[in-house]
Amino acid sequence: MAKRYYRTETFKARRSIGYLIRRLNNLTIPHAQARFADQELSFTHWIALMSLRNGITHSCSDLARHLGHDTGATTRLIDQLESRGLLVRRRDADDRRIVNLSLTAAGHAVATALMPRTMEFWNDMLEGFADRKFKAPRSAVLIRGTTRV
Amino acid sequence: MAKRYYRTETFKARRSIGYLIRRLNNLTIPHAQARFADQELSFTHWIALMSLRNGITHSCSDLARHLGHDTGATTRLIDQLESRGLLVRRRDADDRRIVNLSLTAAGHAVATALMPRTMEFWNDMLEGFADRKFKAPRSAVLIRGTTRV
DNA sequence: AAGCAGTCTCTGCCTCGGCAGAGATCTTGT
DNA sequence: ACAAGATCTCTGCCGAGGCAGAGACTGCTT
Repeated sequence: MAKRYYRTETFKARRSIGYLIRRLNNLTIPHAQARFADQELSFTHWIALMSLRNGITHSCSDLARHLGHDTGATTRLIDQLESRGLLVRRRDADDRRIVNLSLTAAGHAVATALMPRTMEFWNDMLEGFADRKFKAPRSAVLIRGTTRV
Repeated sequence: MAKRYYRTETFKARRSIGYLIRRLNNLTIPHAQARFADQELSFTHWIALMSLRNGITHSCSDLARHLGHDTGATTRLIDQLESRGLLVRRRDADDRRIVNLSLTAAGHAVATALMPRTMEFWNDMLEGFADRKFKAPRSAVLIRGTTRV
């Protein structure tokens, strides 16, 4: 039998975990993407390259699971990276349904070169927290530089 | 001078806050949307109705800020709700740039009727946590019922 | 051996949301 | 009074990602 953390009578949207998750996303991911705006690659592209670089993923469906996308979208993502010469597709010899992905030297170089951007981004984001020793206010500012909740 | 929580030499993607935020989103929001699949309204539609119902927002730009969307997308969202007869637009008398939004009786009823769905959803999601007294594993299962990381 | 279910990749179609520009209106400064 | 800037809404255009279906392949069952 389920606990009832939320009830319709007492529900306050802005205190709910759903609202906070959504907000957390809205306040971070777009900023991260913005740091890639001058690049011919998107933030998502970079994540894909990194997961290949680190051996976390090896195929299209792997990557789809990792990114939380469907395989159709992922196929197209891989198309873009392949056409830029950052990775190569190679049909698996043992299981011929699978297309193995591997970074080219260029892909490896790009992935590595863009790492500092993301490090800086998250360090900037988290900067305000340590100063306040994680004494987060109830539901107010989650991330530095936000407007009012 | 910024603290350096993350460094390129030690960065582990799956331990990073960015990865976890993204994952938290991917594992919750789509499930919430699924609970509205049988409805002629989307989860986002419902959130818009609720924020009007509770007086959190009153105009298009209000709503855009609340949802974290741009005003263009929000205009179209409002179009859809208006054409379904769930809200009405009325030009503000004092500031004629503004279009005030207000729920119709039908809109109010729909918003209220759909509340239990969302309550149940979050209660279901959180159920596993209390059992474990919030002893979350390092980076593994964040939400009940997920596949492996 | 043959069928059947499951997996993997790819494609076409569609919706959602971001971006940029336009027109109307308000506010502020001179 | 008037210009300049800001704000609000709306539109057209575009890319990203979800969904459904197809074709190729694997592995299990009978």
